Amino acid sequence: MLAALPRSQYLGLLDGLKSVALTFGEVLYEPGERILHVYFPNDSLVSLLTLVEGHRALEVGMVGREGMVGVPLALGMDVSPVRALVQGAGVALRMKSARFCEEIRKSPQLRQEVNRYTGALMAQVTQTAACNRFHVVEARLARWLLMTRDRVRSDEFRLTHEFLGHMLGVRRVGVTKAARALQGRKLISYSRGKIRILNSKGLERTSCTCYEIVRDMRDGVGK
Amino acid sequence: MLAALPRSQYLGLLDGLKSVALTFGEVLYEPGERILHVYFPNDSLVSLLTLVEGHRALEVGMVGREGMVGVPLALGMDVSPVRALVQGAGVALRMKSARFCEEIRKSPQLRQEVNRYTGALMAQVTQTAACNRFHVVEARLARWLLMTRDRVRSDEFRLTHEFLGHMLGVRRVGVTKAARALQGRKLISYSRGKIRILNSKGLERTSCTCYEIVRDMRDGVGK
DNA sequence: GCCCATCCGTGCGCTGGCGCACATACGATC
DNA sequence: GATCGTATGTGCGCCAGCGCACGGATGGGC
Repeated sequence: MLAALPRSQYLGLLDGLKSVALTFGEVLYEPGERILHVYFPNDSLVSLLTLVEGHRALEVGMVGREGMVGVPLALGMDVSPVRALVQGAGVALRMKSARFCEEIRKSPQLRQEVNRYTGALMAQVTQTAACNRFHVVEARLARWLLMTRDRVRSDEFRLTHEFLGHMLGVRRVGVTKAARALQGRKLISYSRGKIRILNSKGLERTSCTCYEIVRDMRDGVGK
Repeated sequence: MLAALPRSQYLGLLDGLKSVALTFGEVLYEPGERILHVYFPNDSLVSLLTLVEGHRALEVGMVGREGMVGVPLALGMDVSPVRALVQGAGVALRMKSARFCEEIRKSPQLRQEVNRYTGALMAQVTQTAACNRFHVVEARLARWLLMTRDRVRSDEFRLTHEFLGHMLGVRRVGVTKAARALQGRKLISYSRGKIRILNSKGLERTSCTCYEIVRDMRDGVGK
């Protein structure tokens, strides 16, 4: 995301940015907690989850290098409404909240980039909401795998059915059943937490159109 | 929402604002269409709906006098990702998109107000997403009625079960069943499109906690 | 005072997902 | 290479919501 800024702007930010390693399962924010830093994922991947008591988590957004974690801060809120969970380990650039707020005041270009991303994220959340309401687990799982692949740029990643259940808001067993169906059609293969996409075209056909809609929104909004 | 601005700012906006009557069922935006105006509801009420082909509409947000319709514009998007449907007839102040973009550049206070509301809306959408996924129709209906009441400031309003189905993303019959249950417990009464809330405390107990969460978020964010 | 459009009530069979519980299978570790 | 924790497979009864279809009621208009 920062790459979209004019070079001079980017250089000005550099001394406020610290490169940090995000590890799988790390929680960057909990709902209701103050936001201390914002993150610009490089090759890492962060999930935004809502928590409703008595239910498992539900993913409402996914942030990779195209975006940032901590959008609410740019909107003048200092607490996060969601849990931000590192779902793909990797590197991110981190900035202190105060510094970020200052930069955003000083730089209209940064402001604009953040705004554009906020809009895209909002649209993603909206689409995901409808998807979670209407589509069956198998289609949603397919969509989720494709979205993840797009962001980590790899056909293989490590996640258990249990974990996926918390993304899709369903039971582990529901994931197992859907995953088995996909495996049966040779679209994916998996074993003990390692998932590999075998046939992404086929997956796209199985997934709901939400996949393309979200992808095109993001691309439309300029990287 | 505009009322939160300093008086001088507000006066500066006045000549760009036109008071318009919104009629029930009027569509302000369709998904993918250009946003021509933004609206600041006064006593009117606007629903934001996602459309997924093959399914009925699903409400993701509700805008009353506390907010505005057309947030994406402030984020640099000129098309709406949602349908904006007038759900409660009444008056709103309207401004042309170009003028709004200009004003927002000129006035940091307006910018800030809009940002704050954007954050609140985002949180609302997020919460609604989880609610729509996890909670049963009866609880969601209760929540919806309460939220509507808070915005129109009246215990009675006109809407059919069919219409409510499109808000909650369920069949008309599903609404009928839930509404009947609520009526049986003397929480509401209704007949031919006229709904009246009889016992709002009781409704709150039936509704999911999402109601309070969304309400408190909004109040927390000033106004 | 009748008619008709609209709104509401009910029934039926079906399916996806739920909670719960237990059976297998792999792999790291000692 | 036996052990144990974690990951995956399967089964069962249950229920909310679905699509479809039709019957009943109410009120506005002529």
